[in-house]
Amino acid sequence: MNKVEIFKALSNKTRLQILNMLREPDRYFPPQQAGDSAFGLGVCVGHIQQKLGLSQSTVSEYLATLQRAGLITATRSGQWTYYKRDEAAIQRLGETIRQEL
Amino acid sequence: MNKVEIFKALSNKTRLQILNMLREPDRYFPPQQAGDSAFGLGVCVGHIQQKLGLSQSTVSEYLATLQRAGLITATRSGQWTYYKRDEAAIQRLGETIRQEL
DNA sequence: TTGGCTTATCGGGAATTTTCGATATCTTTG
DNA sequence: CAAAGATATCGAAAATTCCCGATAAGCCAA
Repeated sequence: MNKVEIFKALSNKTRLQILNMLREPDRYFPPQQAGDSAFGLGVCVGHIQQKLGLSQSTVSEYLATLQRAGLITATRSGQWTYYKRDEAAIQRLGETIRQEL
Repeated sequence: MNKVEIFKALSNKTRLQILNMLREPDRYFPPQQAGDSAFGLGVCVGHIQQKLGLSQSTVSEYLATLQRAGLITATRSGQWTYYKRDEAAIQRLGETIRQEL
């Protein structure tokens, strides 16, 4: 757990917004393709991009940043990459702040 | 609580180091002047600077950044400014991450 | 009030981040 | 295999952060 990397990832309004939207996919995103019933795998990049209104490259980069920090995970399925929160990692971060920051 | 501001303050190795040293003042710093028995008021800027080996202006700025984020508090006493952790704010941050991030 | 500390603020060069458009890569489909 | 769609990566301009030295401001002692 690289704290500086994690806090850098979190120190951007849009990236916080992504994390927040990923908490309730069915509230923020339209239903997705077949295989992935509901949002079990997460949300695909295109949906996140549409919601944010930023360029595709920027959103892809933001997701990569959050992933490198270990806050979200990526699953490739077909031509889509689905991202979802790593709840355990987020809980650990909260705990770490309370105990070791 | 401005999350982006807080995470920006935390996304720097030196500033994390300051927070960490302020957890155990008597471990990291030499005893201080009269009035402030032990480190009740916190630690003065000069001691923090010496320990870090960075310029006075940089350390002063870092402390201001942490203070603006609400993570530490400042108390002026004579010609010294003592900084100490705001433990309650740090606990709240950990809790916020676990529940609303 | 003058001089000596301690801390804060200013101005700036170097490094990093932000965000984009263009392009490359990967996957599916015809 | 070629075309099309989704995502990743590259290159770059603008904005921000990092960290410094110089200087200002606050406080105390002589």
